[in-house]
Amino acid sequence: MMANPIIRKLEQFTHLSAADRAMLDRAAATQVRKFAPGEDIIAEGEEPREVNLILSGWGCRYKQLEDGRRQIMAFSLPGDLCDLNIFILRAMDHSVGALTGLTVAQLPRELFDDMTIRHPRITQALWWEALVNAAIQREWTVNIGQRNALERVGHLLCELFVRLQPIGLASADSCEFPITQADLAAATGLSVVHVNRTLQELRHAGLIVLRGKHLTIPDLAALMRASLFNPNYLHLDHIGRHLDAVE
Amino acid sequence: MMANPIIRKLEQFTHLSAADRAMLDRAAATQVRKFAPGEDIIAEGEEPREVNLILSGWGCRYKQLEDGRRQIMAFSLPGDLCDLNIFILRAMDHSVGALTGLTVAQLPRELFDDMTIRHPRITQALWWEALVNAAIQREWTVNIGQRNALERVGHLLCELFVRLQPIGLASADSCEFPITQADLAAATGLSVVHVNRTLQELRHAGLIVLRGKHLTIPDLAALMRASLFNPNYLHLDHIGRHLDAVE
DNA sequence: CGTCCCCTTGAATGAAGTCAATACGCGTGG
DNA sequence: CCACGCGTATTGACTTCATTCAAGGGGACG
Repeated sequence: MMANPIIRKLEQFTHLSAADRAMLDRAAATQVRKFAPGEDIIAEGEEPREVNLILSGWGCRYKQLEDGRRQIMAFSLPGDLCDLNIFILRAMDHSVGALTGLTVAQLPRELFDDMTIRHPRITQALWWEALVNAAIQREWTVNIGQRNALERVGHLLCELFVRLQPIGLASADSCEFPITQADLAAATGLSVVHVNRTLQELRHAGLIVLRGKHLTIPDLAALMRASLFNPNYLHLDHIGRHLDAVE
Repeated sequence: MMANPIIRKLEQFTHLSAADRAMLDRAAATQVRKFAPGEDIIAEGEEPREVNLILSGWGCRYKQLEDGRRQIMAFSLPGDLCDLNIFILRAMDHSVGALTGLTVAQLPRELFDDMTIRHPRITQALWWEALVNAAIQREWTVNIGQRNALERVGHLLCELFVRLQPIGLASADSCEFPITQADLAAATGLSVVHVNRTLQELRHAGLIVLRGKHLTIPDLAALMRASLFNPNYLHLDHIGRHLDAVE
């Protein structure tokens, strides 16, 4: 198995000690569950009892309106946590579902409490993660509100690609891309048909190669330019900035 | 002056002790600054040095794309905090600006650290606030991604109204509404012209009365229905749920 | 070899945007 | 007190981007 994705992810922000890493490895080994594509990890209205950590596969946060319209609000990639709110809020105001086959570690509350007390560096890295997630959510608002179809889809591809790299799921210019055009449509607020046409436009412009669940971005800088993508909101400029003094 | 809005706001979630309230009153009295409409409280790229607490007036978080397109990502109302990220992230990835005349208390870091240590109840209430803000941001994604113009504007009006009530800025069926149609357009991702037409549609349907910076919603339930508004994401069902056992 | 899901394509429709002119409201200063 | 000016709101005519509807194609899997 690949290196624990949450470790790779948090180490973007800080350098973890051996004890921190051991703790996270232990966490990732408890209560592993699998979900099939389309299954819900947790549904709107439910009260989560543990924190879910994605180990492999892609999931999403989504809401479904009464009349069936469906919006994906966030993609959950390996190393992502869901339901951090269980400590404070009561019921889920949205659902989390599996887009691909998914492996999830379900961390009991106590393990989390323990972590907060004994591993302040992890705690701070989780804060960083939460703030970055909020920033991503804001950027989605801009993306859907202001950008046209081409920019919107391009922007999303850039974001996913940049998020996949640090967790070891993307090479210099390509990655697995296991979701459907319907998923992209639900995430961008476009129709499936128009996402299809937009992808073709991106292909014909030479900005992407997307075939059979595999995405290549020959010139990331060009795609970023075409999509008005500015990675500042992912706050990746932090390595070694915090907590490094002490080991 | 009106009761400290942050106290009213946090007391939606928990009951604060006298000491907690005194602390928040002290905080709101330090370093008060005023901003004129259109001024930035803090701009994208800057590194905030203190936490801004809105005492009166309406502000917004926004991003401006290179080509001038502008998206408002959140409204900041009295009692709201900006820049909670200063402890972790480096630079602002968006701007916060004043939509009306604005009074802001600038809380130094130390005061915050002090609060975290000595007032756990406030700390937890601030966690709640942060999680609710994240939920609002997610709902905006749904709003802009899936709803049509009428639902979008209606939904936003519902949200603002429901947020204004607990801080004492709305009566049973009306509130001051000091922002322009251009602001509504920037928040909903619609054009000004279309917002104008949509407001008229809402008016003709008898769902709102909006004139001269004053909004009346004769039948909130009806507006909610028309806008597919479900208040669950504001997590207002918490009064007395937490930390109440101890005084 | 059939079925299901996903992708693709074309044609018609529609919601919202753009452009441009006009009207209103309010504060300032003559 | 009225005229001017500026920002905001309103209206109409036209355009456009994206949706909808509908049909066909391709690949994986039982």
